[in-house]
Amino acid sequence: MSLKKEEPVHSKQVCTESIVAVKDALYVLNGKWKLPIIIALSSGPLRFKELQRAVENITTKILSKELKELELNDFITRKVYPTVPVTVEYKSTGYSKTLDKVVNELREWGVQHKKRIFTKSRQNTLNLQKAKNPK
Amino acid sequence: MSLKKEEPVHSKQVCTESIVAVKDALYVLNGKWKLPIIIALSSGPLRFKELQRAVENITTKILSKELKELELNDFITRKVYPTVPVTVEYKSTGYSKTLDKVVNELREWGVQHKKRIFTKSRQNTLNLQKAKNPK
DNA sequence: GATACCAGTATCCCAAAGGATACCGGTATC
DNA sequence: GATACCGGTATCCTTTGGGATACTGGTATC
Repeated sequence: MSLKKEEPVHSKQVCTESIVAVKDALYVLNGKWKLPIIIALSSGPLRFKELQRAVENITTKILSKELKELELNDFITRKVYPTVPVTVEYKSTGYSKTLDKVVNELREWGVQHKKRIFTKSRQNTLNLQKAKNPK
Repeated sequence: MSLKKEEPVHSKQVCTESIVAVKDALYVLNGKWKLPIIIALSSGPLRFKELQRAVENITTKILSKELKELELNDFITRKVYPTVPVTVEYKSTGYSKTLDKVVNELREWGVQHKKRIFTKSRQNTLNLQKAKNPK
């Protein structure tokens, strides 16, 4: 009675809900930098310049902007030490840790995707060679 | 000998690798729309307008652009049927399915994040009421 | 005859993302 | 005295993402 034949695993309803939920997630995690920054801080607090070196290729302007947004969303905290010159420490909060599983899946997928791209481009190269020197 | 004290679980090396891998992933999944489109197609093939309705709030221009990129990256296939008027069917490939775990984690996180936002804003409302009518 | 559907394309526009470069004031280092 | 570090800000610029609107051609529907 509770079982119907041919009922798709992803009903239209479930699918719509997934889309909404993923949109919600992407809304706060938008752009190239949010997740890389969160990952960089996952192994311990870092200062501004350290963070910039860890994330690589991010400019001061963008890093500064992203940090503000991450702080607003409770992913990190910012603490200023009255040293001379001032030291500023960025630290990930407990809430960042709720992203661990997301990050892990994304990391694993990224690794295998790169492997796939590499294999594909190598095959193309081989095919091109074959085309140039047939038989 | 192979064990060192105070060695962080996320060594600097591991952390850098994670960042690179996640950047690779984000590079192909960029923007608001790629994942929602992939999810929409996960329950079966859809035509252009059906897809547009499923994803909600996406314009024809953007949808068209995103579909081309997704096809280039082997996430979907495009098939034209010579009906009158033409019917075009978009279908997710097996490679899309490798994103299932990523999508699931992102969906779950999105759900709990929204819940959290809701709770927080409700608390703020209550606090405001308290401030207005103390005691 | 007017309207709507289909799968887009074309055009115009705005906002946001992102990048490049310069700069600050104070310290330490060469 | 020149240079570099620190944690950014300021300014200028380009690119991309994204939105709004209009249009097509052939069919079907009102």
